[in-house]
Amino acid sequence: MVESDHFSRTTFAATGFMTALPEDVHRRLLNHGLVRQFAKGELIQQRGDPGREFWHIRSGNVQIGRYSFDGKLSIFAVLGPGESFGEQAFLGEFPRMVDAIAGNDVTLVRIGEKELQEAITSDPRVARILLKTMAHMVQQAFDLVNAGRNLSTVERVARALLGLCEGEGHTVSISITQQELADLVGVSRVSLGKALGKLEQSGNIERNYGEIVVLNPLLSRRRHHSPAP
Amino acid sequence: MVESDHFSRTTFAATGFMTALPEDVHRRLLNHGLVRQFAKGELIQQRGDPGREFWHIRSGNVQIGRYSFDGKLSIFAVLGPGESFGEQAFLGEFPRMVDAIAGNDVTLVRIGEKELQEAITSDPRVARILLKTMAHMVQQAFDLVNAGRNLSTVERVARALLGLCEGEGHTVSISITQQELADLVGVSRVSLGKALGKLEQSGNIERNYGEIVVLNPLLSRRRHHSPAP
DNA sequence: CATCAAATGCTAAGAGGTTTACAATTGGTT
DNA sequence: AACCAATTGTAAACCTCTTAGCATTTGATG
Repeated sequence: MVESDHFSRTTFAATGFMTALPEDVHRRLLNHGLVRQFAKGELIQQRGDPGREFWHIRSGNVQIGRYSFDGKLSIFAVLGPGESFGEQAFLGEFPRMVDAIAGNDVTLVRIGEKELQEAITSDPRVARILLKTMAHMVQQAFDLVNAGRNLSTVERVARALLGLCEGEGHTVSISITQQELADLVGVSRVSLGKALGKLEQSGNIERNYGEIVVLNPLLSRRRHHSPAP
Repeated sequence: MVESDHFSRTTFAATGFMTALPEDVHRRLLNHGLVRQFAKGELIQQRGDPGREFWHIRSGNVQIGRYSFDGKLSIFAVLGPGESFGEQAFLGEFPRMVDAIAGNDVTLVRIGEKELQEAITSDPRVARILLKTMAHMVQQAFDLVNAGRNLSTVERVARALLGLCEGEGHTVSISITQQELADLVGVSRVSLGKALGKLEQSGNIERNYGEIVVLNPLLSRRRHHSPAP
């Protein structure tokens, strides 16, 4: 009955492995990195790409997901500053398995596969930390599958919102369109609208143009950990 | 447009990491292991357990999933001989996050956390292989989320069946009840029944008591890799 | 300030899944 | 052979989501 809440607070992806690294390794990786900017909406990496470098987010946020063949987007995670993505392709030795889109204007640090390989071989702790991070990702993915099967849309929307406001403050404003949130939750915009309506009526959120205000994230978060039987 | 199909053929979980290990490491782990039997339906590990050993399947199959608080079971994977489970808790340093149930009478080899830790530190290739395996698991989990959002029930049932007959032969008989398959796909038994009916009508399967016969797994598998636009 | 594209609110029709209930079948057991 | 529990087949009511369409609001731009 207890949900996984060990690591990251983002919607998914425990990709805080960079911050968990030993100081010197962390610095070395970032120092060798190339800083690069992407404009809102730009495609940072595409499914099928052979590339194996990975990215550290300095500012902005990045949507991780997949465009299906008919153009529909399914977002698995929204990553923020300090988090990283793209290690999977290197570690798994396969091409990119997800698309990454700039959620707004972002500044990234590009880290080459050689540097990561070096970090892994130079310090055994690095592999250990990576393994730990990946284990968390797998569990969060299970949570996601489970949520999709067992929770109502309203509950899933609530979860997604709580994941997006990183646990802070009494009132958090999230800058996101309803379409984006719908893609993240995995429902149509109409259904999302209804769900948001209910959450608003029960006093948990407020809807504005391109923005959603979450009123008591801490309270709601706690409530959601022990659902009524 | 290409699905992940690099590693395992089971419904999920690329947990073939044992077979990918160097010969000597593989043998050493299994030699130190304690052999143990479980009867059909027995609970091998339970969510929340603090244990950190892991299990190698010698014969039979094991269902990996979660019982929700209201008693519903959601199966994420069905693992078979040669595969393993339970490493996650050790690697992630958290309690068990899933339940494991004996799908039929199974023989397992129990491997202690010390042995695994030893294997990791003794040979750098082990960590590398683990990382690769975990990366594959994450991607398969994404596939699962994506399938739940974008595919019809019939398609998901077809996938699950193909995953269960490990790619072999012209005709594979799967020993599974409709309820179990429904738990695996994440739908009700009624919906599963309808889906099976359609698959039967189109000549892909035959339904028997406690068994489903998949007629041309190889053909269907290929067809499913390049869906029509 | 006028205009326009993006975003939101809303409705109605349709499809598909769930629940509940009950009948029919199967395979093992006494 | 008779019986029983497990499994499967089916039907109907109900509910939720999707699609498609259109009106309205908002914020930016010229």
